[in-house]
Amino acid sequence: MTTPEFRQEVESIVKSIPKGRVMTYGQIASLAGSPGAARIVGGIAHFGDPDLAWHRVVNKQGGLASGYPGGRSAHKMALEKDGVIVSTNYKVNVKDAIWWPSNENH
DNA sequence: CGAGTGACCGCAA
DNA sequence: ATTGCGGCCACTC
Repeated sequence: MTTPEFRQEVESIVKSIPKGRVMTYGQIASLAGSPGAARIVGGIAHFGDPDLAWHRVVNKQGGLASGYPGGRSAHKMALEKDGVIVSTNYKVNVKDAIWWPSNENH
């Protein structure tokens, strides 16, 4: 079976993202066991379970994804609806909104 | 079944 | 500061 544990890990991590916080693709990929497979996270995000909060996932720059259904505006609205502050340029404050499980106290 | 693509990241010049 | 390239795994056609 070659269980795609990578995707399972990614989904589990995305489900573990608390409300009002966001994570980066690279961080999720690293936690999933493959640092550098950030692209895969994006690929899973596009065809993964819609029940997950992919809108809480942003890139390392804190910028919103470009392939989000509805565009960045919908993504921005979804984040603000969760309590995440998004800049006018569709970017979240990496120093305040990004959630780091290994260093959440920053 | 085979090949290509993808919502990214990091480094080098 | 910007631009260009390679790399990873899973999913779709």
